[in-house]
Amino acid sequence: MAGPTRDQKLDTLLSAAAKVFAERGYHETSMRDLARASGVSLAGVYYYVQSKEELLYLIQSRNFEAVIAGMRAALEGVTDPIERINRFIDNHLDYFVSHMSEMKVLSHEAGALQGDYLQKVNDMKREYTRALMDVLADVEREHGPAHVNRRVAAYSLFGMMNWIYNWYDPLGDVGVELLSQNVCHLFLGGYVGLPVSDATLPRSSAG
Amino acid sequence: MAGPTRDQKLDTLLSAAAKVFAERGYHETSMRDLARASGVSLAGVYYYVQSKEELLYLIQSRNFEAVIAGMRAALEGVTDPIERINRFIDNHLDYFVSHMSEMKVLSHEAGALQGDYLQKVNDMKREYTRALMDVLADVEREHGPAHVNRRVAAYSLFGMMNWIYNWYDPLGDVGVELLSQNVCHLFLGGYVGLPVSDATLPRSSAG
DNA sequence: GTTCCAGTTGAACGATCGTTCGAACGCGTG
DNA sequence: CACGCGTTCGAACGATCGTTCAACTGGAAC
Repeated sequence: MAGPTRDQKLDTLLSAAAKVFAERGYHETSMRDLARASGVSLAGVYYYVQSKEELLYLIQSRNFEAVIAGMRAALEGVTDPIERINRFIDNHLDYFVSHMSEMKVLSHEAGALQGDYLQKVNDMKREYTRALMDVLADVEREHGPAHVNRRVAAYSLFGMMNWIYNWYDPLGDVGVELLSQNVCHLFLGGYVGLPVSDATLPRSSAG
Repeated sequence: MAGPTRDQKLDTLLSAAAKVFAERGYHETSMRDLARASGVSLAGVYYYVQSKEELLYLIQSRNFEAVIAGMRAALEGVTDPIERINRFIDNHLDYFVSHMSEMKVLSHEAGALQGDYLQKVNDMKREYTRALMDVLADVEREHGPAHVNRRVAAYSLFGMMNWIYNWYDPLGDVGVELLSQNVCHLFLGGYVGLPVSDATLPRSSAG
């Protein structure tokens, strides 16, 4: 059997780097730390990556792309605005919880990138934010004017969801399903003002 | 008239440091940057502060103390749980918006401290979180069981509020009052399930 | 005038940083 | 065996980091 592909080794490196970046922070982590964590020499890291910043960029962009792709798939064919929001939140939190290190790096090290790297990630951020704002506009079109400014609502939701790396323990007594249900309740209850019943939260685990 | 007190010069140093830390990040900022920003020599900084980490600790602890003190004062004598939550959120956002740099440093550089410094800030964090959880328990005692897990609700609210340094512009078209009102609406509407009317949001600017 | 001390400084310390480079490796192909 | 090539490495580069220290200032106290 053949050894690991070059792409596979890069993935391994990115995964190890994400874990160390998440624990110690991007700037506190040295390339020597990454070499040690991924089992190659210091110079060996530079065979797969041009710079430390590219390493951070690859972690951020690849995972952000995955989040956006998952969001598009989750929303495809779904017309009910409330259900679209549910799916948006579901997709975000599911991916976040199952890729904690990478998503913490994406959320927390946003300001560490510069130049083209920063711009490309910011473009994705704009696209993703726009997608949420569009769904919120749909909700308002169907359920009347919201009680909360749309932009404030959008960033508050992002705040709720992206803050979880500060407290959430995937192995704790709060499962991902409960977390996602609660965030949906919290956001929809406050945004559309509806006492969101379980019936309006048709979740995969429901029934 | 006498020149500035030693404490005043320390305050100036802390203020300048908070601004630079907020813009560039704690680890990306060098002591030489801080010296330049505060108008003293590199060695001069060390006359007021023992280390770079103590500088960060002083910024975090002093402002956190102020937030907690403001919270205590805002809640004093107020018995209605909904109103207590309103005041909790008000105090947090008011202080956050009017001390953006310091609060970004407090929120974003939480993991940069170590040892005793870290423990002391974590103690404050625990106390502050406990205070919010107690108010949430009061709400549930008065308005029946909540629709959302209390711990998830608490950290979601912190997420909403602490995330604002990523997007909120104090000089933009969304004022602090609107921001605070919206966050109250968003949180209370989702947590207690009430269609929170303006009447139940007795704000200082109301009337 | 002399002493004293809080305040400030330039210059230097050792350590560590991201990155580079030439050499060596393992291995399939002639 | 010899060759080429993708992969890995030890060693070193210059730069920058946080911190220290002896020396200097200027004004109050005697």
